[in-house]
Amino acid sequence: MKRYNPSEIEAKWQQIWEQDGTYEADLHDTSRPKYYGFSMLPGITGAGIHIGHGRTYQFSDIKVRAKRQQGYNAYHPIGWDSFGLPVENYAIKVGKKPRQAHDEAKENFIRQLKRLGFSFDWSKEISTADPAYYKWTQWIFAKLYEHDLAYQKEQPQWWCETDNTVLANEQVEGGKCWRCGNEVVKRNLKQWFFRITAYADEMLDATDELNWTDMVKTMQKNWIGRSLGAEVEFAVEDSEEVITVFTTRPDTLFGASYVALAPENPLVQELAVGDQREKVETYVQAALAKSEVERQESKEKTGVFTGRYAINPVNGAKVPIWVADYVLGGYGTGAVMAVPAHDERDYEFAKKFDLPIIQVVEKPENEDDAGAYTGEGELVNSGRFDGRRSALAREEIVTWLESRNMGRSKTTYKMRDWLISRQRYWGAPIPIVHVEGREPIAVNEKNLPVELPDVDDFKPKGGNTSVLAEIDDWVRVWVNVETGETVNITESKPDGDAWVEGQRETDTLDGYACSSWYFLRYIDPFNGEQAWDPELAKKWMPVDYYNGADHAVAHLLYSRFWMRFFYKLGLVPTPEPFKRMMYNGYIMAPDGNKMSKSKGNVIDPMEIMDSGYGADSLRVYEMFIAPYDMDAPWDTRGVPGTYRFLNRVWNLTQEYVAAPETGAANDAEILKATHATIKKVTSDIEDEKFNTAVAAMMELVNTLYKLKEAQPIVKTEAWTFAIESLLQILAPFAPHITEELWHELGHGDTIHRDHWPKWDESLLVADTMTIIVQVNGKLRAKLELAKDTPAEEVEAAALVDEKVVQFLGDKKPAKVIYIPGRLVNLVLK
RNA sequence: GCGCGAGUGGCGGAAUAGGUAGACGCGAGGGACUUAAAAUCCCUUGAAUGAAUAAUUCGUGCGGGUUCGAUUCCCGCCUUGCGCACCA
Repeated sequence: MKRYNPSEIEAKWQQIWEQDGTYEADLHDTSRPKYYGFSMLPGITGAGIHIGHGRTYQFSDIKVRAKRQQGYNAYHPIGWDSFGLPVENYAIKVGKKPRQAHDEAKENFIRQLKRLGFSFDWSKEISTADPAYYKWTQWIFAKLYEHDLAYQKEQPQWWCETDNTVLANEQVEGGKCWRCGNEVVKRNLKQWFFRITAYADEMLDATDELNWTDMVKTMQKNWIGRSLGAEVEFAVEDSEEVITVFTTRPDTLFGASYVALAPENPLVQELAVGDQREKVETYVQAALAKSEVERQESKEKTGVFTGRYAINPVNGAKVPIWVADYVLGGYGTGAVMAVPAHDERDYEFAKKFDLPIIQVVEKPENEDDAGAYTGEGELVNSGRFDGRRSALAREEIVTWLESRNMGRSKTTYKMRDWLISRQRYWGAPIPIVHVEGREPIAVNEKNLPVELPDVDDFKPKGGNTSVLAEIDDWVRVWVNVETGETVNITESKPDGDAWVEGQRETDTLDGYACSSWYFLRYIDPFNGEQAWDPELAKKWMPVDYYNGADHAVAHLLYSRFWMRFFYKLGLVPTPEPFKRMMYNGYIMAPDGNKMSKSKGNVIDPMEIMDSGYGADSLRVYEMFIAPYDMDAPWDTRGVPGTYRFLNRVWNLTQEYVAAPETGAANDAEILKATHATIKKVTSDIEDEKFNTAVAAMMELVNTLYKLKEAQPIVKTEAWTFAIESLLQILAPFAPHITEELWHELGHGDTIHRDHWPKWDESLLVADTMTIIVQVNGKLRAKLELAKDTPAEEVEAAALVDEKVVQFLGDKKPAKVIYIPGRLVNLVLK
């Protein structure tokens, strides 16, 4: 009997699959339903993949493999997130140019991914740093600019002094840079933005409908952070100035006892007067000098009175104007009306600085008196609004303000526009030419891509520009101010008044921009005429299944935003890119921590595979270890377990191959177990319950072993069906061993296309039922009865059961509960 | 602080329209085969009492509640993971 030797058969089949194009999808084939699934494209940073990454790609691999076997035109693409900070930093670390560093590291990635046996369509591989790809990233930029969704703005931006670049809000995590983890600072810079806030409402409203991991949906919603409220204008006493505040509680307006401005608010400088002026300036200086992290670390309220007063529009009350750093410059209007009685922060502030606390909403009686009451209730001390419910009064007060032009309802978002320019070399150049005295000019499509020039020293110098600014020949360019066409400055100037000398934008696009549309390029990867063919998009979009373990906010928001934009242009058939998006859990190191190279606790999949277990055992264990979305610690002893399981499958099949052609076998039981397992595994894969799918297959194998002990294997139809079905449902998990055994059974084609077993529901219906008999809710007996036994007979049978009688004694049950087909509960008083 | 999860044997985890708790695997113990070991196969394995593979009791983070019956539903806590965090 042949022994299971993974390293031999895995290498063999990987080579054959590649030769035969087993996993290549015909993107133009319309004869079958499509299935489009993949995991987030890998970013290459040199370390190679660890056990957790491998698992991430396996989820989509299994989903797509199953569909491919079920007859779908299934596409599992692969590509590289090649542009951006991570790759550039990696290049700096290894002392090579980014493209070279990337390409070399990529070889290692490819070797690892291939070794794991993923069913990627390698013939359609893409890279975001390929000019044929970023040409279209630039084209999208130009389209956004044309539709006023890309713009330049000067304002204080997050800046990382380690990575020498600005960062988007989404890339600042707790005041620290997403790449290097160092604290970020603010720099005042003119930067490019995408107007993602224009889609805030649409995206928020659509989020609930998405069939995504709930956690990710929640994170998206929180990030967008919609607040319904109002803007209210407070006139400044003895001044023309007006302070506009944003509030979600206009119903508490009568309780406003001061107005607070953020230190960044420009009005602060104008309002501070007299002997307060110096104090205010000192305070503002100190606040602005502090890093954002420092400002947030201490919740202790600080502030300074400006010496000026504002007028509450509802009652004409004179309230002091303060400067306080708990008011954020970048949110709302940078000014708030403070209602200490009904806002915890205002309450703390008022307590500290001894400002009035005016209650305007009745508290419920059981509410304890300390602190601010932030709930709803009847209004008091609120003039003509007294007695109204706070929730209703919100609208009424806003209406009242609107009629006097002193306020209006307003929706505010936490999400800001997406900052996409980077002062770094390794990215797609922003396709813009600047000409003195004109709006920025988008480079004409026919001159795209604006290629990233090769430079010797690409490392950032810390200034406000990328190193591209130093390449004079590249920056200076002839541009047609009407068409956006460009000609290299070293050529002679074209004829015509529209041609002038301009200067290229020297910032590059954030890597996130490049990865915000790759799922569309996958479906038309070699198109030289357009970014993708809208007809193909109609066929392939949306993505049926998308998996990731990172980028729960930024990447997904950006992709959704762009997709909605493309939808409006008629380039894609749906506004949402990902029909189903799942966020898988992490595999933790055996020490319970996240795997990381610095901790030295990384498990290398290659080592496990090369130690003789092979890819299939590793793959099966990766699925078996834990449910999809839960973190689980790696246990090195798990792989031998799944290896044993695959060995049992191997040996069982070998026995079948050697078995006699004729004879008797326990066919009915074999068929029943097999059909039940097919059903279970098929639906488990559909529901992404891969761990229980593996368990079900193990159970089937255990059952078949028991059956063959009782009666040796014969090549009956039942045994043939059992063995072939087992291999087919196991194939997405363990593609190599199943392919090998499939061929050993005499099949000439691959198991991985168009082979999925069907189950017969009628075989699964039992003709008897097991009735659980409980006495006072505790299991006391089991009855095996005919399926359609009437209720009275079931109850009667329960009452005379030997064990039940023991428990009942001479008492009669006070109550008998019968759940048809399941259980009888006899209740004693 | 707020939001979203999760807490079940020695370990990873099964099972929730409320109805046999602990599937499957790891680990552990025992046995078969073998000169021996590995591999393989078979059996046992939640805890307590018990000679028992007789029986009973306890048992799904803690405290209550609803119910004939709660791992599942409700209320109040504790622990822990992730995200956000002075967002007015």
